[in-house]
Amino acid sequence: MSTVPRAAAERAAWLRAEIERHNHAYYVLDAPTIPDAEWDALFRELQDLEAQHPALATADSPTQRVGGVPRSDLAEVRHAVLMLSLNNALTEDEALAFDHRVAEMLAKAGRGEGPVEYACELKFDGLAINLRYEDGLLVQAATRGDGSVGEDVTANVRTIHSVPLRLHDAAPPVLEARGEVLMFKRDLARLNERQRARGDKEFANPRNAAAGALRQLDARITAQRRLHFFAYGLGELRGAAEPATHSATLDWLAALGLPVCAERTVARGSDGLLAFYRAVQRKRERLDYDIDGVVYKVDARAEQVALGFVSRAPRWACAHKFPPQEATTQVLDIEVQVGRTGALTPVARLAPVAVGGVTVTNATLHNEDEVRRKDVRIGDTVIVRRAGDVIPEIVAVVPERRPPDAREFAMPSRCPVCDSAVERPADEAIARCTGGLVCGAQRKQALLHFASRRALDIEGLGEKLVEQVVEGDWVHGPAELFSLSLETLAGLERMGEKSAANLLHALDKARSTTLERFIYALGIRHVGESTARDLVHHFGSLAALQAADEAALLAVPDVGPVVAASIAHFFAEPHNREAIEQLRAAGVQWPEGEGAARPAAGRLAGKTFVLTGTLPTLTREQASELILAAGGKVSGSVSKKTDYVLAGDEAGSKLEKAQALGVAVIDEAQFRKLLEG
DNA sequence: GATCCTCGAGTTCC
DNA sequence: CTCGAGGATC
Repeated sequence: MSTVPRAAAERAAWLRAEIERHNHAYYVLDAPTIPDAEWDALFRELQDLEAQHPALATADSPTQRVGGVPRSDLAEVRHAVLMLSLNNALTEDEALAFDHRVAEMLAKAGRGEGPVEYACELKFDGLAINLRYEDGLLVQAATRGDGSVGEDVTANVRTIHSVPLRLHDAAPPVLEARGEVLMFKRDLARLNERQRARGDKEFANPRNAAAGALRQLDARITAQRRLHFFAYGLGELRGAAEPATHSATLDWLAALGLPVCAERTVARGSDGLLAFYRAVQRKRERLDYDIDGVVYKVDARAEQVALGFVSRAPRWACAHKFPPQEATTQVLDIEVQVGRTGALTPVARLAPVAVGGVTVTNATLHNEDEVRRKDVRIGDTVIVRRAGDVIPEIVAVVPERRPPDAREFAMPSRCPVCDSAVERPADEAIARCTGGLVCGAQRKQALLHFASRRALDIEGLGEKLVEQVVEGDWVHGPAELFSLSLETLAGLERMGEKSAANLLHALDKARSTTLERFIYALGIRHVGESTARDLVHHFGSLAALQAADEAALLAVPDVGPVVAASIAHFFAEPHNREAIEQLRAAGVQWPEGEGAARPAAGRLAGKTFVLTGTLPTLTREQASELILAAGGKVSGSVSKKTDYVLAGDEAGSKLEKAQALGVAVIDEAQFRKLLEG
């Protein structure tokens, strides 16, 4: 055996220590100490040294995290100490009952007065795992399996950077750490990007991705899917005394170099438990990993022993779960909806299911390609999630539960409402009904758009009412809304005289509007609020806009050939010109001559803002108006060009993006200071 | 021609 | 909120 030069051995040892120190800072403490490139350089140097002198490649070397050869199957591992499951509390009452039971049993066992102390932690939505360290060295990692026998995933777990291959000093001869392997949401996003690029199937959620990665036979694949680990308890322990409380045990594990989640506390009594539960629930969305609840554990070891076990679950611990944000349900049908522009949108009708506190029965599938991509069929069982807190989304189908008679969705070739031909340009994702205003659905949607809050804002004119006046042949275009009589309205379903009078009043109010709103209300394709505003600034009057040809329209900022053609085409249609005349005859009016000149030199001139979250005293609309009045711009998405992100409570992904791009984030108070100068 | 930035449009539930 | 696509920019 060749001897290794002493200098090389020393250099290798130094590199190993250095890399592990940076790894710990990066993966566990979440506080990187050196740039990635420098880390790479250290790592490569160590790899080279070990290649030259194989004797240096020790089992705990950081280079051993990546690699390993494919294995044929996963070996079985018998756990030295059973891996138990926890009892679940699904409601607050059940959580209260847990505390009550514990307090009562402890009182009988002779415990003194006062509320019981609990260690409170997160319940991670990942995979439970047991890490065995002997003399401080990681020797084995195993899944929970059935609790007594699990699978050996040592090679895979070695690739997880936050799992120390060697514990810090003073590790006992045998220590088993229990915890959860999970994938961070941002790492899942990155993984799915790669999957998409390669045309592979995307993972529905971090848990599935983590499970897949951990059970890979080829650890090199695991290494590419960045996993994370949080320790939350002990298995077998030899040669050291267990700390007197669970919270102290966690502190100890952290001191040994194991990652322990910082979102934990010690709470007293049921009030403390529920306060923790609620605090975590509020924070949940902002965490970078999925959790499905919290865990309460009686903190004092002695009290745990006194309480003991019932069958396979400890009496001293309990998981308090959140209402599920994801659920499975069945696709009863896939129907097609017709939008204002004739867009045909497939919508899945679902068997009602509770997700995140509401009952979901519908979920959009956006377009034909999306249906194909997710391969959703009628009769399928699907996973449903409430994305961004509100809108339900079909995440994936459960392929094992597809019935043999599941039907594929086909986009109809004729409009389901008016039977006109359906067209889908080769380069577009959306199929459209060609019926135009002949189509009842498009007529209704056009009226709803006309009456909507950001257009003419006709209060009380909702879906049901539009349905009735269109079906009843009372109204064919927007102008006819203004000639509806009290008698007609009062005769409709669910309309008394009072509601009818209110609606007439609302219509009257809507007659006085602004040119921007009016143009937006017309519902010209590609002309939304923003473009309507640009058009008004440029042309100043409706007459000037109507007279403009395509070339003149192209001179407007942010108007290109497609938008210009759409506008010119709209005003060239005689029935559109007629409709505008009728609206003016019905008394719709706006102050003329405004808008062409605007206060370009406000305090916020040239500044772009993005709003997110709920502000303490202003609504978003009010904040937008203030910004516009001061010469600033409001945009919907954060980019490098954004000057400020005005963030309130419960700010979402935009805040994260702002932080990632280094865009200034301000609150309402700072915003007011900006306004005042 | 590619890439980034916006805007428009569609959607769910209470 | 998310996706698709139009417009601007390099």
